[in-house]
Order: sequence, then C-alpha cells, then structure tokens
Amino acid sequence: MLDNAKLFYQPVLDWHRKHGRSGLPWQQEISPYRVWVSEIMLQQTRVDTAIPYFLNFLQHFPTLATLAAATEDQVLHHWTGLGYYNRARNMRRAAQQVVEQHGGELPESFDDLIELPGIGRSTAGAILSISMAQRAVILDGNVKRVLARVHRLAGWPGSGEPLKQLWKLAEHYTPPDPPEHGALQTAGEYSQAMMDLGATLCTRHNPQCQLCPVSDNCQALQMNEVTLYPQPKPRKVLPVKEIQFLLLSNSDDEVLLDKRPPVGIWPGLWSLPELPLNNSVEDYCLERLGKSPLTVKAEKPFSHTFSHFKLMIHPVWVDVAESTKDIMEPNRSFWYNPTHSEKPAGLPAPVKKLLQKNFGKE
DNA sequence: AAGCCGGGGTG
DNA sequence: CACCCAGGCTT
Repeated sequence: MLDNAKLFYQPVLDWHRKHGRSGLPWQQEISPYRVWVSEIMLQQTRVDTAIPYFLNFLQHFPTLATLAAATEDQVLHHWTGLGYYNRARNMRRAAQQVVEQHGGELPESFDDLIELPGIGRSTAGAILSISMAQRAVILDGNVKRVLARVHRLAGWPGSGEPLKQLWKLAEHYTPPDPPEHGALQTAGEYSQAMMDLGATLCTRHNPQCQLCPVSDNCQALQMNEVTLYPQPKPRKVLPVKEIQFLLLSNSDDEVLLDKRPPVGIWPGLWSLPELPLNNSVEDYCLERLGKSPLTVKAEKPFSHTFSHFKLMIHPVWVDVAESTKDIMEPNRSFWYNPTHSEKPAGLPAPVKKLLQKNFGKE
C-alpha cells in the first residue's frame, strides 16, 4: 500500500477533473435525497439501466416527504422492471423513518444512516461524501476492482479477508474533507472519481491501462495480470450424475415414454426410460419387453444443468422392432409417436430436445 | 459465511 | 450459457 495516501488520490482526482463523467442525472442538483435514490437504484444495477428509472422516480417522488407519503404500491409501480424490489420497499420505509425520527432530512451521521433499511456501509459512505461534504468511504464494485488490481489482491472480494483488506485500503486512500489548504477536491469527488475510473477505464474486460492515472502504481499491470483481478467468486463444482436415456423405438416409429414419479426431478413429466450408465441395454429390454433389441446405437452424450447437480445424458437409440403394447400400463408409460401423436403436456427440456433432434418436429 | 434478490448486458 | 452489475439483508 502507498504509505502516503496523497500519492494515490491526487492523480485520481486530477484525472477525474479532466476526464470524469459529469452528465449523469444524479450529478446535477446534487442533494442527499437525489444521491440516496441513485445509490439505491445503482445497487447491482448498471448506470444505463438506472438512468430512466431515476428520472421517472424523481418525477413522481420529487422529495423525501413525497416518497414517505406514497403507498408501497405506488413506489413499486415506478420500480417495476428494475428488480430487487426490496430496495423500493426499504426506501419507502426508510423515508418514513426519516420523517418520524429525523425531521424529514436524511441524518448526517454514519451511524444514523446505516440504521435506515437499505443503506449499508458503502451507500452511507456515498451519501455522506458526495452530498454532505464529509470524509466518508465507499467500496462498491468499481472501487473493489480498482483497488484489487492496484494491489493485486488475492481472493474473491465479496466477503472475508479480501473484503476486509479492501475496506482498509479504501479508508486509507480517501482524502481529507474539508480538503487540505490550497486543494480544491473533496472526498465526495474522490468517491465519484473512483467509480468513474472503475466504470470507464478500469473495466472488467479490456481495461484502458494506458490512460489510467494510477497505472504506475498498479501491481496487477506490472505483472501483466490486470484482468485476473478481482478474482471471481469460487463456484461450487456441481456433482455430475450420468445416466442413459433410452430411445426405444418400434416399427411404428414410436418411442416409449415413462411418467416420472411425483417427487425428484421432473415430477410427473413424461420422460424417456432411464438407465444407470453401466447397465446393459440388452438386459433392460429383455426384462421390460421380453426380448432383445435389434440394434443398439449410442448417441453423443450431452449435459443438462440443474441448480444442484449436472446431469450427463447418454442417449441410446434402441430398435425394438415390434412393440409389445399390451404390457404397458396406461398411466405410467405409453408409446409416443413424435411426428403424429398429440404432444404430452409435460416434456423435460432435454427430452424435448432429443425428440426434436431425432424426429425433427417443431 | 452463504443464499437470496432480478432484469439485462456481455464475452 | 456463465458471469457480473454504483450491495444489503437474512439465516
């Protein structure tokens, strides 16, 4: 870490004065309320997405008091499409809380701000620094990315030790407010500057390091590893289950479908007969149809991902010549003609895909 | 610490 | 399709 914080924040501030964004709606007529609304809308939401919602929202709820007085339905109506709807509910509740407890003005202390629903550590820092001229610290996705690269910080910055380190760095590099004698910029400008830097130069893909004001101090750049930081969230490797899907086809161009049990995957849907990977198809046919198949042809396996495991499906094309329809139970299984029969209501996606591929219907 | 919320952009 | 976005709340 750069011991003298100024060596970091001064180039960032200077860059921002020349090249930062200044036309965003919430950067005009800056007020605590407007900054608050923008910060909430921008949580896990891109700037371009948020802009029209911000303009519309302020049209209908121009002040904190109007927001506090609105019904939840009204607020949600103007949030529709933005997602994360608890943000809107929390904001209305917070507005009411501000009216009741703080005389209708957003409180000017960190401790009071984070008591409000929807305002966490970073959002409080943004409101305090940008709209209240206080030295307060933000750590959003942009700042995380910049700092993780500059310091080549290992690990996923979402939680744990990496997150602690980032907060420490963010605290360290935030300039004083009011600024030192002779300086013009404030902590609020630094907050804006870091977000602009992350959003316009220090982007996740194709960062513009040659234009970056802190490239000389960027450890990731020195190692030519910029895009390796911040490191991605470790994904759990899904367990893989392998099965065979049998396309038992008879001389009438029908395939056998089974109704799946009411519990487990695809409950109640019509699926292909399935068999553990190493079980013999021949034995299965003998057991179930009372005879051996004419031909057995393995198709190319493909995968289908569920939330909790990955299913590797090995399709097997099986010609059983004449069908033995008499032994079938009507509500458990039936011979289905993909080109002529009426399509069963529920077919799992992979089954549908297989049938389409092999019979070319729809 | 991990899961959840969500629509949309992007490689 | 996987991953991520101006995060915060709940369990």
